[in-house]
Amino acid sequence: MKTRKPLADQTAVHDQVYEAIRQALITGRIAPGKGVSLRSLAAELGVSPMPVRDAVRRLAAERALAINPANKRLSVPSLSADRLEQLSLARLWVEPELAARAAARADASLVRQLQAIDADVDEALRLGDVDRYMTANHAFHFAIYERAGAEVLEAMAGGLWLQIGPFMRVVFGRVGADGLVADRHAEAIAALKAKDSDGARRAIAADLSEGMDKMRAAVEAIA
Amino acid sequence: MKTRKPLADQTAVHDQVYEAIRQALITGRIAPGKGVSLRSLAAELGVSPMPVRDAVRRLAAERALAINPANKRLSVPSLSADRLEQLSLARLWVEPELAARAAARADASLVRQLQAIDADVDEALRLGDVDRYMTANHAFHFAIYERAGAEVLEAMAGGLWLQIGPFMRVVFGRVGADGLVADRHAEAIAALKAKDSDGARRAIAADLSEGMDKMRAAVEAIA
DNA sequence: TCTCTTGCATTGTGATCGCAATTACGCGTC
DNA sequence: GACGCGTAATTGCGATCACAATGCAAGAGA
Repeated sequence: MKTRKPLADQTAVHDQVYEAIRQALITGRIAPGKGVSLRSLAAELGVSPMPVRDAVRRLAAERALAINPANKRLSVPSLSADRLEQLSLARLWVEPELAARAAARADASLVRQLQAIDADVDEALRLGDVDRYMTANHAFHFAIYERAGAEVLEAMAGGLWLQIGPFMRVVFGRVGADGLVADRHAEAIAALKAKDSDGARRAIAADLSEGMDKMRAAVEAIA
Repeated sequence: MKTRKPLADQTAVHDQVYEAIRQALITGRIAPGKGVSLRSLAAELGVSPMPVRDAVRRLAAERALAINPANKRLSVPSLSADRLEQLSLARLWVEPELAARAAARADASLVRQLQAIDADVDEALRLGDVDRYMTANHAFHFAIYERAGAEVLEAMAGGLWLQIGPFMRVVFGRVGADGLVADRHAEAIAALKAKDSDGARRAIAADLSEGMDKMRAAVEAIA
């Protein structure tokens, strides 16, 4: 296969691959525990194994993919109760902090954007479209976090979502999307609108708390 | 150059390269802002550019190396006041938490190990051996954190050190090693010995706090 | 002397190949 | 029918090559 790339290209192939796998993980399209291989991913995406290797290294560094130290073989890490507890704790620290910072910098256009995304979230819930819900929910949170203007903390939050993502889908599969979400999003939007940092912090903390509690229950049920 | 590798090897080359660069960064042997290249690193380490690429991707994912999005060229990120503030905050959350967990699981052998490392830290300070101090101080903290048995949080802490490491050396170069350290290590050891989680948390928090304050002052002085 | 241009060296990226090791599979035997 | 063993296929790793793009520096022109 001769894929010539005479491109004055914007985005490198390995970045596209990274993003593709990342999306697949965040929305849980790849099941936890499932093994993957460089060549299989490469074939699936129609590229050579090389950029896949690069992307996979990044994801492994972010602990979104696990590498069996004996085999050197790849798999999507499964979520133990212990891991979940640590990830919950970390999320409950960073994400409310980001929300609080975002509140201080919020404006009308952000509020409008969030309302639009939240409408999409609700629509996805109504339709029971899990893929769409996962994507929209992620978009909602990170539209807020991005506004915080805190690069380092935002990256931490991104890493944590990446690690939890694959498992959220499993939980949804069990409890069904509708039962899962009490609407803290509206609360968060209101706080941002009022530039109420503490309110935003509480709203996001509550949102996460509830979600993680349900995940904990699901994990225990499975184990 | 034909470097044949007929290995039934334990550690892959790219891991060794990763560890080499990581150590260089943590101990600050590579100056912040300095540009590096795959081929130069490869030549320096006597390997092909390939495993260096892998290692660099990992480090970039951990934000220990920056990639200029236009150039795609590598550099050691320089530390802005803003970045430092976020990293301080994050460290002040994770590391005391790890210390508290470690205290609950501490035993006599850990205490002995820490005393030995701390003696090395003091020795390095006495001799003014910056490299040795950086290494020993890192070893001290992570001997504790490792004991916490919290994989995820420990990895977070590791990533944060990696991001701050290059700059600590700069600070040392300015203020001199001796003026920098009030000895909170002894305090931490005592708390661990007594399995006093809160005490360990406070000791580590104080240790970090002081260190980061001095770094903040140094950053402002430079800028 | 300054500036612009041209040419060369260096850089990251991706493809392809070979190697060693592990895994998977099928055949033969009990 | 079940178990072992040997072969084939798959996998990750590393080297090398080709290529486009960028950076750098030297030289030409004003």
